[in-house]
Amino acid sequence: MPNILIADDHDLVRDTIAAYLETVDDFKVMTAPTLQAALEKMEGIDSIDLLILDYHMPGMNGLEGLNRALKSYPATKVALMSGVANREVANRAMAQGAHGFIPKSLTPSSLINAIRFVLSGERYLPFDFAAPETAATADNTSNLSEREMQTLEQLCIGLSNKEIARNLGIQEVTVKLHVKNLLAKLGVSNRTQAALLAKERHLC
Amino acid sequence: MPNILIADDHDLVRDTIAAYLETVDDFKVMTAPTLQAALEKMEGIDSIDLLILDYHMPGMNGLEGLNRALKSYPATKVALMSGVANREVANRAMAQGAHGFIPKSLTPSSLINAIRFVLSGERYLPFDFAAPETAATADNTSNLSEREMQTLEQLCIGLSNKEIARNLGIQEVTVKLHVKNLLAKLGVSNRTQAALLAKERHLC
DNA sequence: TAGTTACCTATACCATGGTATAGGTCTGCC
DNA sequence: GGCAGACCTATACCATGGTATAGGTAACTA
Repeated sequence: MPNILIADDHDLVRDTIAAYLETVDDFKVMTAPTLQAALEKMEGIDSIDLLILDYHMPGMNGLEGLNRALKSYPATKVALMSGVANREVANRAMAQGAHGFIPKSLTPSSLINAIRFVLSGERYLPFDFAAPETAATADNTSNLSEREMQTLEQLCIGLSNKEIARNLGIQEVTVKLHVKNLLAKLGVSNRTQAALLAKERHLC
Repeated sequence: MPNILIADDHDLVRDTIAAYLETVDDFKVMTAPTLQAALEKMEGIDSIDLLILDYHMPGMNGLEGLNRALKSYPATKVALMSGVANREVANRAMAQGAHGFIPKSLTPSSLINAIRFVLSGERYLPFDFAAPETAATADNTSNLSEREMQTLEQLCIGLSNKEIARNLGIQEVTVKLHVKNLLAKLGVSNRTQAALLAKERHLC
């Protein structure tokens, strides 16, 4: 009987989901209203199989809370749940190691599926979020021009614009241009994120 | 009979090593004087099992050449060889995916061992380089103070100093201090490299 | 008590990174 | 010919990142 801990600050949402899960399937469900409370609860019970975190909830601080949870309890699957989060958040969460992403628009039966999926060791990202991601993300790779790809490759070694310019035999300004365009195409906001993303997707 | 390609611009070094390898063990050895030449040679023969690259050699451009080789021929093991490279280079090479690091101070019999090691699928880093690395690198992890670790974790998500400051509830200047200290302790020169290194070592 | 270490802050400086605008070359295409 | 897209460069501006120096607090230790 899998143990699930749901953390969400909306009592209604949290408790109805919990109740639903308990009636429909053989889940043992606990709840917490904040990230803090969830983590504290986990200290006592170390047999939580799945932790579901609301994206908007005291203590989450964007994806930082997710990260904390993942780090603190490596044996526990952690899924992010959100009503408003867009594709980018979903994908960044997955890239950071989340085991699942649960939009609140999911139907209850799909939720059950998702949870079973995650508990079985798979990672779950709904098609609606995954598919456009492929169009806006994997596509991103091919969107990159040749020079931008070369620039990205060097970014991935942690080189500075100046070094990249030297290596490619062009001016530093030009590198800056490539970097700027490449950041936009990848949908990230600085070179470190670009490097991380590229590593994640084995682009270098 | 494993195929080995040695690329080094010093004819003497290259050819004597090649000859030695051929007499001592059942290696088929080819040679090239530059990275360019090596990569061209590999196009023709796609059955090279091990590519040994001299760190100082036309076309290498630091570790960029290593990266190019690794990327171009994912099926081929690539080892970096160097007479002068220090621990940091060795470890950065390994972190970038090199299958082995061969200091020229290695004894010929150790070289054979190293090559066999790499060919068998292991990754080879001589103890002299690995041990101090543990003292200066894995140790690095524990060298980090708590705040520095927290800062590093956020660096790994690609956050800016300002964001990190907000998340930790401290001033941006303080974050800069932590970042600066942490870069020094990790032996890297900017935040992107720090993030990459941390990811590599699963520190976040 | 004095010394040490981690931590936080301040001020200041310079290097690097990222944005904006504009204009040039070259290639391929209608 | 005219158009579009990839590429390169220039100038300039502002934000961010990294370094240096100095000083303050708290906790632990010889």
